Amino acid sequence: MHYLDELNPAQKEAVIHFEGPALIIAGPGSGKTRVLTYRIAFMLENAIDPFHILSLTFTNKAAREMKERIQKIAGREARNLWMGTFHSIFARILRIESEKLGYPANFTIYDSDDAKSLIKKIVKEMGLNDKIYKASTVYNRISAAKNSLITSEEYAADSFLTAEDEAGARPKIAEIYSKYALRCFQAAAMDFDDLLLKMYLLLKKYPEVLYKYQQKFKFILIDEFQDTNHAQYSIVKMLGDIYENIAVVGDDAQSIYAFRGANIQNILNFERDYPDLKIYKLEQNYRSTQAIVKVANHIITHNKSQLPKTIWTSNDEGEKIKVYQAPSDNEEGKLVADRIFELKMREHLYDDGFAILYRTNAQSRAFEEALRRKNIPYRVYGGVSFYQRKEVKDYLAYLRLTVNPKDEEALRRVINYPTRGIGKTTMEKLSVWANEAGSSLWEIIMRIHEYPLSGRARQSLEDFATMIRSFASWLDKKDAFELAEEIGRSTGILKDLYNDRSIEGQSRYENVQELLSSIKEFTENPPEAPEGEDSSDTGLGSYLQNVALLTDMDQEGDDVPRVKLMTVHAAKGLEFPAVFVVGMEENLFPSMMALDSREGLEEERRLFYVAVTRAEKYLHLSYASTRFRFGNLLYCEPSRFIEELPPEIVEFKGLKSRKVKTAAERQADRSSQLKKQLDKLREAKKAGYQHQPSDEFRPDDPAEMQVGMEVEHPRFGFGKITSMDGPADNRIAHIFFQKAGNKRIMLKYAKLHILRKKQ
DNA sequence: CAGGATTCTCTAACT
DNA sequence: GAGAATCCTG
Repeated sequence: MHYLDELNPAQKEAVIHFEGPALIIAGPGSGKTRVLTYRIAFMLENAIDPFHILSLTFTNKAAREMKERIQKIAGREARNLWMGTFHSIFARILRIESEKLGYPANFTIYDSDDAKSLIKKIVKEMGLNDKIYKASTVYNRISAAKNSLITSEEYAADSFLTAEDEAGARPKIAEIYSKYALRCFQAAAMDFDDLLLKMYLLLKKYPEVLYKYQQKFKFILIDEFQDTNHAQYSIVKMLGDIYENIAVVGDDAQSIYAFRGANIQNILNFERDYPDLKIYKLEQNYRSTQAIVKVANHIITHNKSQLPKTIWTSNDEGEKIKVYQAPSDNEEGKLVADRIFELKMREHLYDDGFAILYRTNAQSRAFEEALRRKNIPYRVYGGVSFYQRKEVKDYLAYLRLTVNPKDEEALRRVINYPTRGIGKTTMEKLSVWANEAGSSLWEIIMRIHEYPLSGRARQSLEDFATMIRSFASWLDKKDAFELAEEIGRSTGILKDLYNDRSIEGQSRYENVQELLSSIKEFTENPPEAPEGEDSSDTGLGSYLQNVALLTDMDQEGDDVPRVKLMTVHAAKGLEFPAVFVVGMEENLFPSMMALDSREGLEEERRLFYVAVTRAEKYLHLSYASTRFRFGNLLYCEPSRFIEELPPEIVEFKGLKSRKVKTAAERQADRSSQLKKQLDKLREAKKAGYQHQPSDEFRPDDPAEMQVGMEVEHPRFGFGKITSMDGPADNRIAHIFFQKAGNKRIMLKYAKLHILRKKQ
C-alpha cells in the first residue's frame, strides 16, 4: 500500500499541494505529524532536493522522530533535511555566519540562569536596588523586547517603553539592557533570545546572506505555528520571501505560549501576508474516545474567539470522564496512585500508558511520594532539569571555559571551585579593571602582570589561566569525552565530588558520572550531519553547541516503562492512553496570575484543552480541598473549569454535590485570611520590594498631614509629602517615597505615620 | 579566605 | 519547605 492511501481526503490534500503558501489547521489527534512527515516524503519523491527543505519544530525530539519517520519512507536522503527547533537551527546558521556579527564561531549560549546572574551583577555594579530591579523582572523585560526584535538602542529610543518603565519605577531598564548586551558580546555569548534577534539582524543587515538562505531553503515547514512569536515569524517570512513555499501547521485552540510572546495573531497575519494562501482543515480526531472529544469541544466553547472548526471522531464512545476530590494534596497523590494501580490491573495497561499532568512543577512531589510507596515506577520530566543542577553546571562551566575562555559566567562559576584562593576581593578588582578596559575578565587575567595585584592571588590566577589554556590546547586532539574526563581529573572536581560521601554528595557524583556518560554517548554517536558538513566532529565545542539547547524532554528514553509526570505545557504534542489532570483548583489551574484578564483566563482554558486532549481512552481530573503552598496550608476550591464540564459525560466520584461555589461565595473566599496573605505578597512583588513597618508604627490622624512632613507608609516605606490637592473631604497627598518613588495617596484611606512635622 | 549558620525568597509555563 | 544569598566566625 502506498503511504498516501493511509490518509483521509483532507490530509491527502495537505500533503500533495506542497508548492505555495499553506495553512494547515490541525485539531488535536488529527494526524498532524503524519501529514508533515508525508508531505516531506512526498516532496522528496517529487525530486525536491532535501538540502532545500527547512523544517522547524518546537522540540528536538519532535524533529528527530520526524526525521526517522521520513527516512523510513524516503531513505537516506532524509538526513540532508534541515530539521530542528528554531533555536537550534538559528544557532547553527549563526555559527556559520558569526564573524559578520563580530562573534567567534565558538560563541557560548547563555541559559536563563546565566543571563539572570549577569543581570544581577550589572544591577549591583550600577548601584541599583536589587529589590526593585530583580533579575527575573529585568530579564523578562529584556526577553520580551528581543522577541519583539527591539535592540537595546531601539529600546532606549522608544518613548513608549521607557515611559512604561518609568511608570513602573524602573527607569534604568534601558541602561541595564544596553550594558547587558555589551557584556554578552564581550563574553562571546548569546542568550536564547539573541539566537532569534541576531538571526534577524543578520538577515536584515546582509542582503547577500539573506539571499543565500532564501535560495537554500526553498521550502519551509513550521510545526506548532500558533506558538511562534513575532521574531520567529519575521525571520521565516524573510527567508520565504522569494519562493513563498511556506507551510505552517497549527491549532489556535492549542496556543499556550502567549506569555512568552507567542502570537495567535500570527495565524491571522499569515492569511493577510499571503493572499493566495491555501487553507486545509484536519478535523477528524484519531486519538481519543468520543467522550473525551466531546468534553474538549465543550471546554473550548467557553472561549470567545477561535477559528471555526468541528473536531469529531469515529472512535468508541468510551468511558465517562471522572472527577475526584481529595481532602489534601497528599491525599490527591495517593488517590491518583490508587487509580493508576487499579486501572493498570483492570485494563492491562503498562506503566508508561499513564501520565500525570499538572500546572506547576512544584506539584509533582505528592505524586512522586505516593507512586514510590506503591512501587510504581515513574519519571518526572522538567522541574530542575539535569542540566541546571549545580554540579552539572559547574562541570559544564569548565568545558565551556575551555572552548570559550571569555565566557564570563562560566569563569565566575569555577574560578574558585574547587577553592584555589581567588576570593571575592580579587574578583571585585578584576571586575573593575575589566569594566574600565571594556574587555572580558579573561583578557584581564591574561595581562594580570600589568595590574597591581599581590603575590598569592596573582599566582593563583596565573595557574588557573595556564590550566585552562592547557585544556584548550587539547581541543583538536582529543574528543569531547577524553577531554571532559581529563578536565574533571586535573581540576580535582571529580575527586572533590567523590569525597563527599553524604547521600546528596553521592547523588551529585552520580549526576556528574551521568553527564560524562552522555558525553561519551555523544562522541560515539554524534548526531547525523548532512553530507558535506563535517559529520565526524566529536569535539568538545561541537558537544557544547548541542547540549546548550537540550531540554529535559530530550533525555534518553527509559529501559523500564514508567508513569510520566510533567506540566501540561511539557505534554504538548504527546498522547497517553490514560491521563490524570491534577490540581484542578482555582488559583492553581487557572493560575492566580492569569485571573486578571480575559486573555489570561482564555489561555489557561486552552491549556486545559491541551491537557484533556492528550488522553486516548481514560481521562481523570482531580482537585484537593487543602494544599501546602508557600509553606502554609491553603484552603482551595475547585477550578471553574470543573464547573464548565458537560455534566452528561462526567462522573463525579466521592463528592456530595458537584455544585461549586457561586461568584458571591468566591468573592467571600477571596477576602479570607490566607488569600489576603497571598495578595499582599503579590502586591509587594509588583512594587518590587516589601517594607516592614517599624515597631512604633501607628497610623496618625489624616487631618494632621501637611506638605513637607516625613511619613511612614506600611507598604511604601519612608517618604515625604511634596504636595496636596483634592477637596477637603478627600485630600490627596503626593508623596515621594525613598524606595517606591512618587505616589498619590488618598489620605482618608491610607494609614500614615508622621515621623517629623516639618524640616 | 573558607566553611558553616542563618536568613531570605520564591513557587507559571519553556527555548 | 527548599535552595540560594548573606552573615558570621575561626
